[in-house]
Parts: sequence; C-alpha cells; structure tokens
Amino acid sequence: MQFGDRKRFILSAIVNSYIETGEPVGSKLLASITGLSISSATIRNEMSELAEMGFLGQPHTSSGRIPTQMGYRIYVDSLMVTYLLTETERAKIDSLLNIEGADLESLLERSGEMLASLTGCAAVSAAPTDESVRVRRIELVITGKFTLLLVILATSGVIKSRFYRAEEDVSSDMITFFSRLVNEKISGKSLAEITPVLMNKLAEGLYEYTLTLAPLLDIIYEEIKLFNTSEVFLGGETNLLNHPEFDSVRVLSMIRFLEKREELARLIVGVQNGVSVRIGTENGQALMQASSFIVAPVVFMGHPAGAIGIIGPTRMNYAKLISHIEYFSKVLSKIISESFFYE
Amino acid sequence: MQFGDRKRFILSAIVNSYIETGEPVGSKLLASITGLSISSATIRNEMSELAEMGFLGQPHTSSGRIPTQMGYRIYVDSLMVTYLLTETERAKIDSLLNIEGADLESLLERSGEMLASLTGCAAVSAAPTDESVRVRRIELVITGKFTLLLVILATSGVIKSRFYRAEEDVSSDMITFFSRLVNEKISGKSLAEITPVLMNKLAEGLYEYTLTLAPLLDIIYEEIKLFNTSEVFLGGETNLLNHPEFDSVRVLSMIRFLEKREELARLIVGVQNGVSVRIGTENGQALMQASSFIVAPVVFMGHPAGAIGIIGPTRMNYAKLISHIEYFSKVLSKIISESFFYE
DNA sequence: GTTAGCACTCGACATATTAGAGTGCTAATC
DNA sequence: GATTAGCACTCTAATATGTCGAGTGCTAAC
Repeated sequence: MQFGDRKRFILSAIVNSYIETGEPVGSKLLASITGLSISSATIRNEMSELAEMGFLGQPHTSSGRIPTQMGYRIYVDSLMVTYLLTETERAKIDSLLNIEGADLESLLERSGEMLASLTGCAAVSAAPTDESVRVRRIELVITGKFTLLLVILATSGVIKSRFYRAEEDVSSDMITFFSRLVNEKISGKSLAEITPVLMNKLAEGLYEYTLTLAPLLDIIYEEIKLFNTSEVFLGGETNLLNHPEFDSVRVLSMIRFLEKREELARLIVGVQNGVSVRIGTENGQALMQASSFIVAPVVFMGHPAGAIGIIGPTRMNYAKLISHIEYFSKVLSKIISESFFYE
Repeated sequence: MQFGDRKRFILSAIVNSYIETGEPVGSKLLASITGLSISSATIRNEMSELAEMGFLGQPHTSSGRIPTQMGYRIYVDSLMVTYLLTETERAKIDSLLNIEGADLESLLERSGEMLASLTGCAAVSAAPTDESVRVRRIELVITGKFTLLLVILATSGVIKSRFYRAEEDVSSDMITFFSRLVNEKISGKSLAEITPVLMNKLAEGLYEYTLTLAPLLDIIYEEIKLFNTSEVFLGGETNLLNHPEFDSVRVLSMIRFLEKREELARLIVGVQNGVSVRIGTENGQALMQASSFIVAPVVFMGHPAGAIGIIGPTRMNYAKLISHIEYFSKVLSKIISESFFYE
C-alpha cells in the first residue's frame, strides 16, 4: 500500500474539515467538498486504506473518519499549508506585546496571558534555567528604620525582590558598606560559583555589622538559588472550557496537572530552535492525550531567554496557531533583546 | 403565621442537610434525622408554611424542599451555630500564611491562592484604595549603562517597580541628584497632593539633566497614580468546577465576569468591619445568583489594608467558611502589621 | 482502477413505561 | 386545636422501544 498524492490530498482534506467542523468526515461530504472528481466509493476505499495505515480512526463503526494522532502528525509535518499572518494579525500581536518597564518574568507571564486570549487556548511561558546566568547586581534600599528592600538582578533580566526586617535599626552607612562588600564578591558570578563557602567568607568580612545584617546573607543566597529553578507560568486555563471536546471533569484534571509547576516545566523542557509541536501522547502524559502543545523558544541575543506556548485540543488549527506562535516568539525575543540589553 | 422555635429548628435542619448532601430535603428524611419526635405529616405542614413564608422552595412539585435565598439569609443571620476552628485548622492556616519578604500585593495575592485551596472556592483579595496612602520613598537603581530600575514604595506597603531605559548613559551622580530632588518633593505626600503642577515644578528643577531623565518624571507620575486604582486578585477560579451546581458554561461565564477587575472590585467595595456574607442576588449580579460571597477586611494598624474573601455556590457550609475566613483575615492582618510597621 | 448499488451498523433522537420519592389533603386521633 | 395515618396524585429519573439517517463495506458491473 503506497502513500500517493491522492491519499495525501484526501487525508489533508479530512484533517482540514475535521479541524473546522469537529464532525467526523464521511466519504460523501468529502467527495462534494474536494475539487477532485472522484466518487464517494473511491474515497471510501482510500479512507479505509488510510485507516488501515493508522492515520484515520472511527468513533464508531458507522460514522465518518477522524484523524488519529499519527494522522495529525503527518498532517503537521508534511501536509498542511503554512498560514501567512495578515497585516492586521501582526499588528494585533505587536500591540498586545507593547508592555513597557516590566522585568523578564512579568513580561513572560503577561505575554502568556496575551497569547492565551489571542489563541483561545491555555498558555504557558517559562523563564530560562540557564547555567550561564550570572548575578548582575544586588541592591539594598532602606524602606524604614528596620526594614530593607533587597533587589537582586540577574543577567537574564530576571529580578527578585524581597523585604527584610532587621533586629536593630539600619543606617545608610551600614547599607553602603554591606552593599559594596556583597557586590564585590557576588556581582558577575555565575550561580555555580556562589557557594555556601563563598557566603561564609563574606560573613567573615562583615565583622562589624555581622549581628544585624548576617541573616541577609542567607536570604541573598536563597534568592540567588531561585534563579536556577525555572519559573513557569500558566494562563488562560479556563479557555479550555470553551472547547467542546473537553468536559469540565477533564478540564479540571488537566488544570490540576498543569498547576504542578514541575510537571509543566517538564513539558517545556528541551524546547529547541523553532516552533515545536507535540501531539497527544507525544507529551508523554496520559492526561494530555486529547491535547496538543505548541511551543517556541524566546531568545535573547542568541541565548535562550525562555519559552512560550499553548495547550489546546488535538483538534486545533495547527497551521494558524503555529504561525501565530512563531511570530509571537519573534516579537517577544526582539522586545527582550531591546529591553534587557545592558552594556 | 408565626415563626416559632419548631419552625426555626426545622428550617435550620433543612439547610444543614441540604448543605451537606445537596439533595432536596423531604419530610420523611427530616423526621428521621431530627431528634424531634414529630411525624412527617406535621413536618410537612410546617414545611409548607415555611415555603409560604418564602424560606423554602421546591425544584419541582413533588420533590423535597431546598432553602431559598431568604432561607439562607435567616440561617446565616440567626439559625446556624458558630463553628469553632480546631487547633489543627488554625495551625494549617498559620502555616499557609507563613510567607516572608513579600510586598503587600504579592502577599494578598498569595493569600488569596491559599484561601482558595483551603476552602475549595474561588478567592478574591484586594489591596486598599485608601485616600490616606502616601508615597514613602522613591528609589532608583542603576542596572546597566542605560537602564534603571525605578522602585516606588507607598506607606500602605504596596511597592511598584519598573524598568526605565534612558537615551544616554546615566551616571551615579545624576541618579543621586535626581533621587534627592524627587524624594524631597514627593516623599511623604499623599496621592492627592501629587499633581501635574507639582511634577512640572520638579521638571524645572531638573535643568541640568532634564534631557535624559525628564521622561522618568512622567513614569513616576503614572505609577503613583496606580496606587489609587485598587489591585484585585482572583484565584482558584477553577475550584468552582468542582461544585456540581455549576456546569462548565455557567462557570465560564462567571469567570469571564470575575476577570473584569472593575466588576470584581465593585463586589468587594464597601466591605465593613467583620465578616460579611452576601447571598445570591444580594451581590447585585444576575450572574452571581447561584453564588454566595464571604469577605473580611484586612486591617493594618486600624486602617483598612485590603480585603479577602471567597466565592462559592449558595449551597456552601456558611458556618465553617465564615470561621475560616474570619481567622484567615485576623492572621493576615497580624502579619501585615508586623511586616509593614516602619517607624 | 473506478463506480453504482445495496444491505447492514450504529448513534441520535423521540416516545412509552415504570418505579419511587414526595407532596397535599382528608379524616381520624390525642 | 394540634397531630397523625392514610391515600391519591404529581413529577422525575431511569429504562426500554422504535425510528431515522448518515455512513460504511462489499459486490458486481463498467
């Protein structure tokens, strides 16, 4: 049995029709909508062969055909025609992403929300867990007699802030001294270089002020370690309720699954260049069986700066969504490169 | 027709049973579960009177009774017995709220999430929109040759941060000068006092550095104005899917409604001392007809510091949830008072 | 290789049928 | 006068039965 042009055409037409209507596609319907002048009987024969080859399935014996996971796979890989964004669509994305003054994580989080509302799917976004991330700078801001605001900036554009409450009142001299010391030893260092040993050495350098500010060192260490645990954001989960193939029980269990950050992170991990599409069980998750996942990396001057993607039903408009996400990630990469270019 | 003790007892028993099982309550069942030795016929008579008085309704002619909105109201106001939290429950809340180093808004947001997971309802929380809020301090942190991080602290504990990218490189002298000037004129001022006129005066004082840093004044002004628009957080919306009385269409439309921040803010507005309960249409929203809303204020040294509450089906365990929220808000108020006590 | 024709399958939908829970009313009882 | 037993009545939920139509698979003819 060979996979000739006609089979490709028919399979492609079936997937297109099913994506559009959600109804299983029958041979008669197909004969009428395709330009091909072949009878429904011939199409039936072809369909039955496509089914045998594993590209089509049937919800029940006497219903039309729907694509299997394999069917979608071959469709995405070699059958569908690339969708070109219209000028309006590009403009829409440009305007959605017009977010100023945010740090990397907020930017990714809000982009995720935008992407979700744009696509009607759930969206995920993640900040990078990159070994090459370094601490850019540590700042301390006096906010009260006893309270400080600690701000740690990473070269990736991620920024962490935390309040700290000291036991005694803190003077600006103390802060200047502490700040200089800490930045001398830590700024520019990669996460791997910032070890407990280093922090201990720092503590020794504190002699005079040790009592009051020493706990800050622990907090700084903790926060820096957090740069390494990738932040993953989930947004627009409830959009999934709009897709008829997901009932509320299924949506709820999917959401509960996706809310586990580690699971979500595992999904995103290993995203390579360009847009990647994972269909159904390709995600390695029984729960995601009826869902597909489209992700694209966000790059920042050649380095990965995160990823952004969507989760929707396997019956999604792949061509359109892939183009959207591709452009989305491109714009986002550009914005990040412009905003977080420091030197 | 009078509202004697027996009627009160029966109504209360019906509400309790319905809250527990979700099934309409019939006279026989009621006769068997209440300790009262009265027959189902008597109960039927009482129920029919309670129905006439507007406290009970029937899904259909020959089914058991369920409480009406009025029924719930009187139950909450005078029938139910106050629930006392167990030691374990208190400890659970204490540990959930053990969040350190967060600013007020993050704290409220995360508390909302905790409350949602604790109660299985959707949770809302809001930072205060209080006319008495003042700007505590404005800090500028150099994060790169061209980039600054702007941090504005309010007396309420709210903190806003934003990146700023200058046209030319910024020196630390410039920042010191700018920072001193801005803080001299703005710190300690209330939002009402920070007018465009004031900002213009500030801009004049900038003479030397105007070109590079002038746009920052606009940004500062914008951000300060944001202190006045109350931030409202919504969390655990998807918990609503777990309640059988909400189908996914209804949940979706409720979520869409709640996602409109203004609508959500309107719900919370006017929360007074103590826990308040709004049942069904008391919320003034047709969409919330089948939902109840329990809110409690969060106070910070006598001033309102926000509010926190839940949204769930009208058929909720009022006694238990009210106690939980009451304690939750108490603990939260304490934490906030401790963390944001400055002077 | 393609096509018309036809029997067959199966879900979707509509229409009975039944069982059971619960009410409302009446008349007897305390 | 309040309470109760008894009973006819109502309505839902569950189950069974019937019908329609879309779609298939197969065969025989082109």
